[in-house]
Amino acid sequence: MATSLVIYEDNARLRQSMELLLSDDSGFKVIGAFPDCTKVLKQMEELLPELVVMDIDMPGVNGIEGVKKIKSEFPDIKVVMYTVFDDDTRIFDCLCAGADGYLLKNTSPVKLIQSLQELAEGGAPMSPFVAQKVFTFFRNTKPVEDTFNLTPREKEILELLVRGNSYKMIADKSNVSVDTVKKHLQNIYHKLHVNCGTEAVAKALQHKIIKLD
Amino acid sequence: MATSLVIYEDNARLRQSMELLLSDDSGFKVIGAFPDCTKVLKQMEELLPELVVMDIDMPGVNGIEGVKKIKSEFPDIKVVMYTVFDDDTRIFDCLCAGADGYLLKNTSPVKLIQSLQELAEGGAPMSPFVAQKVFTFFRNTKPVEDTFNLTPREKEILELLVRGNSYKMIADKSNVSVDTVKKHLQNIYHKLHVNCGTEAVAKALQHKIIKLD
DNA sequence: CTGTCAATTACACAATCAGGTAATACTTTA
DNA sequence: TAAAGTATTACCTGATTGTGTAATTGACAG
Repeated sequence: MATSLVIYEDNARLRQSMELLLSDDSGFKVIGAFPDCTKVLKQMEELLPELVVMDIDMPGVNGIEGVKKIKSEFPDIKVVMYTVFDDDTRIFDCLCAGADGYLLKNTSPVKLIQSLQELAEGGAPMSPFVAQKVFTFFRNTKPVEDTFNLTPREKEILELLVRGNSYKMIADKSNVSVDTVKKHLQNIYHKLHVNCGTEAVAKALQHKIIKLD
Repeated sequence: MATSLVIYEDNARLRQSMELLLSDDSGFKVIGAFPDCTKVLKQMEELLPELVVMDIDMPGVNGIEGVKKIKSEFPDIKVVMYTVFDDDTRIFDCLCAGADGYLLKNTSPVKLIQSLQELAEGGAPMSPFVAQKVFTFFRNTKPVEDTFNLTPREKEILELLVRGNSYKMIADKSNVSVDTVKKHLQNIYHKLHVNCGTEAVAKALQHKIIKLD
């Protein structure tokens, strides 16, 4: 039995060629194809497809919002993104929104069909480039970050700064004078190659020298 | 020219059959095969392979430690895990350790070769089941989009602050007076429930109101 | 059409921050 | 033992930041 499928794609020509591609003996049956997500929930309710192929850039309600809506109401419908966008932000937004796969539009028709099969079988197809991004993401979550040669004391002071303390408050909590704090921060700023507190905080968090939770 | 490759696998039979599989016309050349990672760095230094296939469960130094060592010294060597383990902990530990791919041992020989090719081309091959785990991971770590009701203009100003600009610099870049910037930041501080710039930066980054990259 | 909200500017005052310079003391390392 | 690095304090000066109050404009919603 063919796997039922709905397409969201604002480019009419592409939408039609996809319908064509997936109408042969591909094992799929396109039961709906729409140019945007404005009525996505209503459409899902009526059609109840097994799979959804979702573009991102669409007028009105875009694909990221679309997948959020689908997943919140119909978590069992598998949604794969199909888009030209390969930037970190969009990729990770889609993953967080609940997408089950992420394919770039340079995917060959054969690969596309393979990927949809994989999706139907419970897999999570993604283009190699996307997979790479995902792996890189993890690599960066636990890197033994270079500490910029901050001394333990300096880290302590920096953490207090990051947590929103003024020089005076840091001095109190560290049991030293405000001038000492000032000196430490001056050294810290040099080591981080910044020249004010806000920059230091940004850098400390960005490079995970200090972790907040 | 064949892609050079080293195998770490403690099961002698499997190790040999892999060598066999990858010695034909597969486009690969096995230049080393070892039962554990105890001398991994020395071996990498001598052989300098393009790819490494790494088992996890090995006596002495295991595969996770192995990939960490390789990646810290030779970040350009591509390492793919090849294991029976499909539990979250091991998968994510390997990703964080810097693995470039994660294949389960139920992968067919054909798929294995395909995956190694993908790896050599800079991709990040993983078994469908692993891909699924990864996607699920993101779904569960959905960041709560709390924008604290900042207006677009306020976000703009805040971003400039996060990027280390002083009031004066922000004023220039936004084409407004310093006083306006001051006023905006005052409003921003109230909305974020903070009372100084460093705190605002910390909060903005922590809550991903502003993203740096 | 009227009120609310965003964006804007201005001024004044107090607090805080950042830079430079200098000195002391205590470890650790060469 | 001497040199290097860390931690500490102090003082001075100018720049920056944060708060309060007040007023104007334009846009948008009811």
